[in-house]
Amino acid sequence: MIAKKQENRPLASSIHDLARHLNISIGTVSRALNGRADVNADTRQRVLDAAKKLNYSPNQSGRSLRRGATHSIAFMLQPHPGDQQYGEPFFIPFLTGLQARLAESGLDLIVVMGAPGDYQQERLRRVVETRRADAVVLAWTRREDERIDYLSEVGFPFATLGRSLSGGKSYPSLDLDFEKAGADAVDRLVARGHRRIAAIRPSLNLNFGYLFLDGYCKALQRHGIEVDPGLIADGFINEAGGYEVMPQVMNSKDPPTAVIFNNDAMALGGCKALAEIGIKPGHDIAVIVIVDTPLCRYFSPALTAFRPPLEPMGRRLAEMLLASIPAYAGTDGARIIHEVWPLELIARDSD
Amino acid sequence: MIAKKQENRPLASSIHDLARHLNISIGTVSRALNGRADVNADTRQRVLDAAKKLNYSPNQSGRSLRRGATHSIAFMLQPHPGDQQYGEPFFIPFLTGLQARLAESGLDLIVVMGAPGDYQQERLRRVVETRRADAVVLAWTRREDERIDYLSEVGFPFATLGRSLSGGKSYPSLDLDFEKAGADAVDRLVARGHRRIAAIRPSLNLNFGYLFLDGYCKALQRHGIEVDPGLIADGFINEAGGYEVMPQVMNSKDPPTAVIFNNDAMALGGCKALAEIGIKPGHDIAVIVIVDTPLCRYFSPALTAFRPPLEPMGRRLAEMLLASIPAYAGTDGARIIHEVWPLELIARDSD
DNA sequence: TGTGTTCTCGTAAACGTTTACGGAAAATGT
DNA sequence: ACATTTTCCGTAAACGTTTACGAGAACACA
Repeated sequence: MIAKKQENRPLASSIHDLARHLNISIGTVSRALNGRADVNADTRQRVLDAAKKLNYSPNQSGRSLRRGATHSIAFMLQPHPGDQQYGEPFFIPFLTGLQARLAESGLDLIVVMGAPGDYQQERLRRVVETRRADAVVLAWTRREDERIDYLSEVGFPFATLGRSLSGGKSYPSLDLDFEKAGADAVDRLVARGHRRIAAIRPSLNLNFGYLFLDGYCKALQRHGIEVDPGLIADGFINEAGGYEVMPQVMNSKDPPTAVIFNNDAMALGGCKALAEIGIKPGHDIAVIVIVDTPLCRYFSPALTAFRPPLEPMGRRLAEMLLASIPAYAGTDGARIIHEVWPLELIARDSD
Repeated sequence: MIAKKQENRPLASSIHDLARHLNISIGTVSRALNGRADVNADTRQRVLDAAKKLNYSPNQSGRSLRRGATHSIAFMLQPHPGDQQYGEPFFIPFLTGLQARLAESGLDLIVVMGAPGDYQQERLRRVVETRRADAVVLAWTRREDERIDYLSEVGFPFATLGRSLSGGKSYPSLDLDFEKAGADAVDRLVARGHRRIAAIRPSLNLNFGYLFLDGYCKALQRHGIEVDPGLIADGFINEAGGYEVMPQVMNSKDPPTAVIFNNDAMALGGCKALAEIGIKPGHDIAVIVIVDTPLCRYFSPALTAFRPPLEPMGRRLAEMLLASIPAYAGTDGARIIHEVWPLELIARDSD
């Protein structure tokens, strides 16, 4: 009954309003606004002034329709499966960087969320087919990733946070150096006298789990330590998963004196399981986690972890995505860039 | 050089393709697709089949342009000021609920991020004026909120997470009962023998800070305890703010034996300051925080806190927003709903 | 003066939809 | 058989842009 006032004032004026106000044609107004050459410097100025005065800003739908581009980029955010109450703090700083860079180029960021757990394939199709965005950004890439297959098959522009075996090298990607982090963690633990080092990583076929394990195994072998399958375990990528899988390696005949977690949530669950059998991280066992979150810092004991520069990564991936799209790239055409960034170790009390 | 394949296959077919394929007019196709009455049941079926076969989905820009509605809702997400590395886990489950409900009505959720710290007024104008969304959702409402003033002045539909003095009762809002939480915290502490209870809340004029303080003061008076201004302090809403402001109340001539924090990040900073002067939460001083996050649970000692049902809140606010917009509400017209939800106390080890 | 060039602008079509309008065909009523 | 209603569908305009095309005016050059 109340909210009828939508129409009480024209929120935005159209290009027609400007034309009428200035007594010129809409074509000229559009050209002036878009900075084309074939318009008199004086009339351009008058158009610009009128636009400011009448508070004009172009209708995105009209523009998108005509140009065939939406001027927005979609990020597919998938909430942590199994964690209803509190989700994924990881991506916020990344998104901050992403949107900051996109905004500089006049692009909007659309965050498309899926229900926790579903693999967002349909949602992705919807974004692509309804032309909601000009490109998408994917995260949490799988080793074989059907989203990547789909996008490269239909030729829709995209970039990924994380590598994948799918889709070849045809799209920009930015990833962290999980191999090196895995190796560094092993090096550090070995230097501190550990020989029995467990590795706990997420199931599903999240690609970073493989990369991490590679680095872990290679480093072990470099130190002349045999890889013991009994010390490697996969679990669901949340606290419960870490809790369930921890006993598995602790019950091996020759238990580990150190453990590397490939995920913070799993580390928390693992530590809970350890506490229940009276084993204290940083005292009875060394713990390192590969991707740091605030949780690691505030946990007791504070967990030694590798920290990613998330905000710069967001900026950079946006940059790379833009460079890969001909319409957005400068005159130099499209470039496909791949980068792998190092992780920085933050030494704390758990190892 | 590569990424030229954008055009190798028409990603989506238009309504014209369907019409040509079926040898009927586009008008009929559109009517069939939109479920209008004046189309033969048989032809409708043929249109639907063809749509599925040709993988048709409507172009959003065209539809928006014609209908004057974008079918998307914008959420203005403002990263926590001062916290670059890790942002705002608080909103993720809220967003999950929000988007889930919107998706049920066929609406998209656009998350618009601002740079940390800026008050997003321009960004809001841009969203409104370029017609990127049909409505917006605001969070972290201020006591007097210029965003709300702006939106209600121009008559743009919106809803808020949190109350405000601005804008009257003309928009839907969903808030937590911070007054009751403040009072409950005091009751609990008094029952445990405390009489000197400090309150630390964010500066800026975030409205929940006022509500909390109201509840705190009233409860104190109810117990016959005089409110001591020396035990109340405002700080910047992040860890550093809590760290800086904590000594202020501890140095009062009659220091507190308990402290209530109105924000988790500030609580963390406050506890750090306490640790540095050898005071241990849960042992030497009681600590309660009003809004729980995962950080409270993993902190040592685990912090007693009030937990909001964020995901249901997101769903509900979406529902309320939809009901307030005539175009989306059912036949019953627009209703403006206001709700205040209780916070649940999670007793842990810090009090 | 005549010809060619450059500036500037108006006209109109197009992007993909939705929908008001009217008309032909079919169904119904007398 | 005729009048009336109903059913179904095509036509065309509209939403707000952008842009190809062409035309008129001004200018330069011989």
